Amino acid sequence: MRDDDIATAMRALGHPVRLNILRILATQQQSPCCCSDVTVSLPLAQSTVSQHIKVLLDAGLIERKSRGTRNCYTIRHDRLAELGAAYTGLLAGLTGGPVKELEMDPV
Amino acid sequence: MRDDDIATAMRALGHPVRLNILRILATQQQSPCCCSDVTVSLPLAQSTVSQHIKVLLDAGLIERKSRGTRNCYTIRHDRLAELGAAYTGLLAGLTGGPVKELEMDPV
DNA sequence: TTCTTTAATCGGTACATTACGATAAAAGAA
DNA sequence: TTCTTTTATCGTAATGTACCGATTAAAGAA
Repeated sequence: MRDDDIATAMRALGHPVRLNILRILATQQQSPCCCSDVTVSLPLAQSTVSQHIKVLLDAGLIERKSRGTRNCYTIRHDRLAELGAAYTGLLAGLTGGPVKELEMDPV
Repeated sequence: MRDDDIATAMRALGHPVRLNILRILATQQQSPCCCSDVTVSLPLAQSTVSQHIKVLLDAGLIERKSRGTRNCYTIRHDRLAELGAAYTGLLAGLTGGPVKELEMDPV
């Protein structure tokens, strides 16, 4: 996972509403969960929720499946696990100490 | 760890430059590492680096120690580990399914 | 004291994010 | 066909972020 991808995913998780959206998607895992299902659980406008969903989508943390007239979203556990592994790797590099080969991604 | 704190920490890690700053701090763990030490390793102005450091500081991911005329920064591994635990807890809640009862530790 | 070093902060610019209501497009029902 | 539902997107305003150069304040050296 490149630094840019880690940063993008971290930023996607860097808003309380989006953490809650993930939790809402998780609770309705049996039945397909669409944007309106998420919206009724949050004190936000539909357009705002849709925007937050897009951030999670662009970060690759959730997946969209068109089902009839609605779009259903599911959590991408594989990507969340990947991010966890990347974070663990980051920590390992930081605790390592003396010499750590750091390759700077082009900023 | 509250959602707001998780989000703040995630956002602090949500920029490639700040990931590199953590790595730079880690490589110079023996000798105290100050702002100028970080700046020479990055293609950014001192004021910009200072700003990024402040974000990490406000998120509680690094610590400042005034040493003479310079401010030395060290990684707060405890807080990084806390964030990792919070992330693990988040994942557990998401994979759980219907209703997730979080935290059950009798203190 | 004055001079230098270090780093936070200020002022400014450009762009991104978050929120909203309103609109448009797509799919199913009538 | 028309009507409804659903949701992405548009337009907009307020706020936040990222970067810079310039300035200020603090500490040490001369």
